[in-house]
Amino acid sequence: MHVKGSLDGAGAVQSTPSAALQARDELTCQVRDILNRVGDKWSLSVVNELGHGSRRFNELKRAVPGISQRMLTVTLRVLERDGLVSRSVYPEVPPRVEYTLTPLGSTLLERVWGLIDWVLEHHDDIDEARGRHDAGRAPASGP
Amino acid sequence: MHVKGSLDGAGAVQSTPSAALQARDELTCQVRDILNRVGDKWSLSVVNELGHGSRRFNELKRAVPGISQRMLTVTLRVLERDGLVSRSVYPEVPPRVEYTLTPLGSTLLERVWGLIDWVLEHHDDIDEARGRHDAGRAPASGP
DNA sequence: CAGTATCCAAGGCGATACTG
DNA sequence: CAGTATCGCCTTGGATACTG
Repeated sequence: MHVKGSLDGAGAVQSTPSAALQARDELTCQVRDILNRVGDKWSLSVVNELGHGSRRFNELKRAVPGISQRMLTVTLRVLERDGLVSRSVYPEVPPRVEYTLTPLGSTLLERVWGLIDWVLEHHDDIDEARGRHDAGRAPASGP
Repeated sequence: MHVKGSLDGAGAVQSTPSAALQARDELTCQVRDILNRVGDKWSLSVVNELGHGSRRFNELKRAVPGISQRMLTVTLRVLERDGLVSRSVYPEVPPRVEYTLTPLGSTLLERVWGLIDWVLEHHDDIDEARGRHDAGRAPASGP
């Protein structure tokens, strides 16, 4: 079910214009909120890795090259807070902690794949556009 | 066409493992790059507004409450560089500049709507999860 | 009208060191 | 193993002033 115009309140309730505007702003914030969650430097890599099954802390650290211990912790805490990832502690020694994608997290990952498909289909176009722009707007047919 | 495992190189070429890892990292970067583009503070609002037709600079500024002149300029320049938005200058006085979503930008907006739908469907779940987390992990049935 | 230039504050993130 | 704590750089973005 698509709700194409919803971001600016088209098709929304017919109360005062300011109420419609406020609803738009709220929705915009929610959407941007989620986009930032999934668009920040590490969440996507972590969620994607967890998309293949449960992982321990250091497994994730190895699977996501370049991530710092601090950022892995922070990223996992945020994902856990939002209910996208669950954390299970097994009180053994040495301690074992497993992170797992929740059903909610899986549904989000599904949607993100839609964007991944788009990137695969169009990142050539973007590269080309950037090249043209950076080269001083030379048209495609130019010298 | 979905390519679910592609972010970590599953189903990719069977060269050296390091080559597969490198390809994974590259794809991850590209995807995160696009997600950041669309997930930053203002791009989504601007793109969505342009989804309804061409707009002039100050029309956009009014249509996106709270955006500063600087950030509108920066956002539009980045979107233009990526070929998602086109800029047309009409050398009149007073000067007139129109911004329009390109076909490429429209296809991206389509995919973003997929995420918007997800947000509409699940932001209650996220709010609930946050509430539980912030309240000290009280279970759903507990007092 | 449609920008550009400059300054400044807040937050993101990496590096490093320490702990149960 | 699985973190927490602290420091400090760098980027992001708002406010303000100036321009063609």
